[in-house]
Amino acid sequence: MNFKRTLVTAALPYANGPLHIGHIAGCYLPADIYVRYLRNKNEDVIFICGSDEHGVPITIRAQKENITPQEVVDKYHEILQSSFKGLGISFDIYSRTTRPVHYQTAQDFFRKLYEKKVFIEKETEQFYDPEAQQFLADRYIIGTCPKCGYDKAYGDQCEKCGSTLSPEELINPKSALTNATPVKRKTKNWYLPLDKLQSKIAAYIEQHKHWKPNVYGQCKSWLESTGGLQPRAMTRDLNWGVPVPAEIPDSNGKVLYVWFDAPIGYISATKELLPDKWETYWKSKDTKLVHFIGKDNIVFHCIIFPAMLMEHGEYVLPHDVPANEFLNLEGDKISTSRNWAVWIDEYLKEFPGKEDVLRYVLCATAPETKDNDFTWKEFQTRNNSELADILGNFINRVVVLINKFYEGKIPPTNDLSKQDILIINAIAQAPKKIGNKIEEYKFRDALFEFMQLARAGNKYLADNEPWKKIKTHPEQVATVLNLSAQIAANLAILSEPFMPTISKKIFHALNLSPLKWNVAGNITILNDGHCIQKEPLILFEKIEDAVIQKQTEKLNQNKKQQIISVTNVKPLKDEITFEEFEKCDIRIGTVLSAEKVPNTDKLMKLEVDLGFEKRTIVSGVAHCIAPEEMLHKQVIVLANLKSRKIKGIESKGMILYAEDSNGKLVPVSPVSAIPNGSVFK
RNA sequence: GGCGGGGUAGCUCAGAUGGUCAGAGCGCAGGAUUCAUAACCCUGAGGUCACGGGUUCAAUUCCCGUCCCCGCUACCA
Repeated sequence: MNFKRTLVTAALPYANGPLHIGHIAGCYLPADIYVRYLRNKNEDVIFICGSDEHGVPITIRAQKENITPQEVVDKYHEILQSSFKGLGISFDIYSRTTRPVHYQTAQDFFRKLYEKKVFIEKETEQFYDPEAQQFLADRYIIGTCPKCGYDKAYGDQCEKCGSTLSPEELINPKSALTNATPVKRKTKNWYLPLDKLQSKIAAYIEQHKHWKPNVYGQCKSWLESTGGLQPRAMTRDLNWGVPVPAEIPDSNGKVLYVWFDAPIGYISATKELLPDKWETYWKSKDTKLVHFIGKDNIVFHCIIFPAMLMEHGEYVLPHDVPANEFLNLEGDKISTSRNWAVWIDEYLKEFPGKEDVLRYVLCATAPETKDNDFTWKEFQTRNNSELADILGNFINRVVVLINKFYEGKIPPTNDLSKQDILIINAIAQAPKKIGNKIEEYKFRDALFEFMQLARAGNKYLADNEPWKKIKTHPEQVATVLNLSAQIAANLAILSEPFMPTISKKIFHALNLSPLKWNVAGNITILNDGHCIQKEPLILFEKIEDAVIQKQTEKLNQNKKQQIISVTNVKPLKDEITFEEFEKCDIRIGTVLSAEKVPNTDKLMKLEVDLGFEKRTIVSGVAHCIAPEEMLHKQVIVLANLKSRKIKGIESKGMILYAEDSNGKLVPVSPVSAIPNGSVFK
């Protein structure tokens, strides 16, 4: 199929928190590179995004912060928008799902499906808060977890043990709104009968075997899961969201399910952007619709949204859904609640003018085929030894050499050597190589190909040594520096999708106004005698260790704070006297050996040197710490505790550990080494 | 538990319908050089391609099993 235009969407970020590097690497940066490339080629493309502002988590946040849901989304919409802008994510429109145009579009969509009798109506029993007079989302029901006994588990999940729950399972459920005991009440909702649509959806998926393995595999998994697709409610009993159209009977108090309304946000944003032309993009068969998302959104974009579009009947279906995997941070999952993240708004403040460095690093480490890890150390290395040493240095060399030997004027080329021809070929092929990779959504490879041209430039200079030959072979040097300058001009064009600000800077150094992709590949971009800027250009500054250290410290600080704040502090025990404390004989010892006690989960047998004697002590820590980790550590031992047989082993004393609210144990050690047997006082 | 993705050099990742498929970048070591942001350029070390079976003339690549990591399992990219 020959497409005439491309409609690119990036997942609507949820407006209850700021953006972090994971969002960018997973979805927005690849989308932006793709779009910038197409624009650069003068293709017809629009880039759509906006804030997703409905759904239960926003109402919960509002309640927590004691503000209205609208105030929550206003606040985060602002933050999201400015973070995107700061990073140069070039949406044609960044809308939001609380706008009237969206309400109308989403309702029209629903109405159409309703009128076409696509939905099935189903009555179910839901928990209802009689005091607040409203139905309760699973999250709004709190009770005791049947699995771990935690008394503040939510209706959908227990945050302590991580189990997935349903509200029915909770012991002694209460409403989070009023603390009333919820009652079951019947309610009617509209369901999308995915079961009936299964074969249609399967046929659609089968037409898209070219999707990335993770995406295609995930879809197959859904389709082939036991029982196949299930009907899914498209409405909710809630007061925050797009109301179900009022003329539909029993619609009172019901809103559209966020995952029904959010993807329609793509359509309404397009409408807002192009009130007269939006249908060309959404309703022509020759539109290529591409959704950039993270892997957690695959099912919605590959199954549910296409099903909605199919049943509606007027819209194009997604052509590709290049979903990325997840980005980790310093070896750990990025987590908003644990504050384990690099926040974009903070980055932009702390690294002013370095938005392209982050773009480069996130593109180079994007989790395209599997989860990947972002580390500050790598950020530094990529900046220093790739951007600064290879790209920045090359541009700088060219500018300096041309100023030094030719007063800043591009010298003419003369007879071409073999090497000249090779580099000309490299230049000619670069746009195609990079472009092909971008079109295949292989952005890491595309970026690598881009850097290859800068590498080739450095090598070309090193091999030809113009600084030496200027005296002996001036005509050769003229050719070399002309071609080197042409490489720089090509780099200016080719860098634009990845690093738009840097691209502008290179153009400026060469005294060129920005040029389009179709000019790239040429060696006649800069005319003979063209004047470039006089002052040498430092494109990238090196990033010092101290800067990186500050960032990692900040992260660890967050982690520590989080640990402290998350801990449910146990109530203080009754007061004791000093004399009572003195009864405890607490000593320092060193672990000589440690091994797991066979056939137990938790028990570890340790040999501890207390200075005056060696003891065998059994600790219940094997589920938290590996025996090797205990080896040779100094520990604190309650030495005069009555001995006790545990699993047939005589345990003499007790090693002291700190325990957090999750039951994780951490051994406690003296801050600096001290002889074994030392006493506590 | 079910399903999906992945386990390849110190690190981050490519790769193949089975036979030059054992690769790149970074890091490291040595060399060369000075136009350049102590940069660039050259050379080199390093991996029984998670583990165990099987199919085959041949498997890291196909099949089966095991282990480990990640995700989804119905509202955090």
